[in-house]
Amino acid sequence: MLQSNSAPGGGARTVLVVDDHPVVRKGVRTIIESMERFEVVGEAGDGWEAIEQAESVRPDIIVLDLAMPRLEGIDTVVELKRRDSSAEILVFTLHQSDHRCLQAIGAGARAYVCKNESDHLGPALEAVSRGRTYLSPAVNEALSLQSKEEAWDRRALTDRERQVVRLVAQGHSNKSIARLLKISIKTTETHRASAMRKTGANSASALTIYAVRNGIVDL
Amino acid sequence: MLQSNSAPGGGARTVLVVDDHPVVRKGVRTIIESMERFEVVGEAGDGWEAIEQAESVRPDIIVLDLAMPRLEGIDTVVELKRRDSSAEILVFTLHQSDHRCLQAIGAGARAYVCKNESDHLGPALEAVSRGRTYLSPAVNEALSLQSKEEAWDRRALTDRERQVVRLVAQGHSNKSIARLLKISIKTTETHRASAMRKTGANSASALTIYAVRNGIVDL
DNA sequence: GTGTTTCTCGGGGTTTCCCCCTATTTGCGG
DNA sequence: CCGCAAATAGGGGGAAACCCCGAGAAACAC
Repeated sequence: MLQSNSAPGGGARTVLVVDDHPVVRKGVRTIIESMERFEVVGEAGDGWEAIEQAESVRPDIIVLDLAMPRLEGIDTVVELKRRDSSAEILVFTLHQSDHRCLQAIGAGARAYVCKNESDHLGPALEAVSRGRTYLSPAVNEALSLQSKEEAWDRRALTDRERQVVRLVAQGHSNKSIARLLKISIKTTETHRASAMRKTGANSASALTIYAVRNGIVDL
Repeated sequence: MLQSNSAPGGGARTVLVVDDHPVVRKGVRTIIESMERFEVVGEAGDGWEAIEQAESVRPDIIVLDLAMPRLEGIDTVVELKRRDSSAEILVFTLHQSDHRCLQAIGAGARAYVCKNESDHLGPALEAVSRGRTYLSPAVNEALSLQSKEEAWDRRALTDRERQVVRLVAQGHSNKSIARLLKISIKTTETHRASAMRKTGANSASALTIYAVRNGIVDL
């Protein structure tokens, strides 16, 4: 592991801010500059820039967005770790999903803060600078709820479920679907219900959006 | 039209910053505060807060995000105009789509700037404060490809109907929509029914597909 | 003025959805 | 053979959607 360029004891911790939106970098910079113990030493607009900056300015901490052009966040974390970067990584993103968070932590990130909870950016920086981890409340909650016993819900849809979802997304009622697939309404409801459980959808509209997003139906 | 609270000639133009992410508000605030002619007089985290703030502090300009909880951006523009707000509206958003831009301009916004072109925020503010319109390059390009009138024929639905359809397509129930728009469930049902009659949809899913196809919601 | 549209809200009813159970048959793999 | 997952089917009940009907207020056009 390579040595950081700031004094380990009392000096200000150096921070690299990575986000493809300049306005967000500006906001993060403003927040960090209001904290005495931290100093912004660089900015980057995508993953590759972040890696270049990390190797040249050697920050203590990298505040990293996930959605970025050219090289996206998780991949950036992986690449940084592959290059033995000494920087602690704080993911700061829109995504409030446990999936992304688990990926980030799994890749080696120390903290995960949602952008709509940016008042947790300071505490997260403090935690990370002390080598601890930090998850913002929304993610923490999502994780504790999901990662319990939801192995079942995480699996992909079965063929039949996908078939039913497709017909739902095309505007068919359960009755219509049952007639089309030559099965009973109850069976249709069962498939529909398990698909909704698996996808997290709680209405026909949500299921339709899922279907469109995942290419089950075309527009 | 109501009178603004700043001198028309030389005084600083007052700005309300609306975004559900505090860090973005911070960034926008920092940018605006570096400009002499403008002053941030308030912040809001969603559409309803924006409307409340707009009616209490009466800003000259509102910098408005589109993706927000409770009441989303276009609907906020519609609601502000419905209440005869005198504020000029500058939409500042992630969405680089011509659909959304046309909707925003159609609803009464003066400017449309993408967040990844935040260096255009200053020029846009200048333009808006002079009563002119401003589109950031990415959107301008997308728009020039399609004729405005052509896309403008989506007039089948009324503003209120489109609002309801958008929320339906986002998976909301009638009860939820009624709460969000502060109207009764019966009224929600009426709008929903007339939208379904106009579009030929006969279910929530069909309405959702219509909404996605016609750019009323993004994926 | 009158008429039209839009937005608002209700009554009363039918249908569908959504969710909680259980259960059987089939088939695949340890 | 046994265990598990998938597909099939149902009972029951509450919630929500959907479909008729009417109707008042406000805005706007003619």
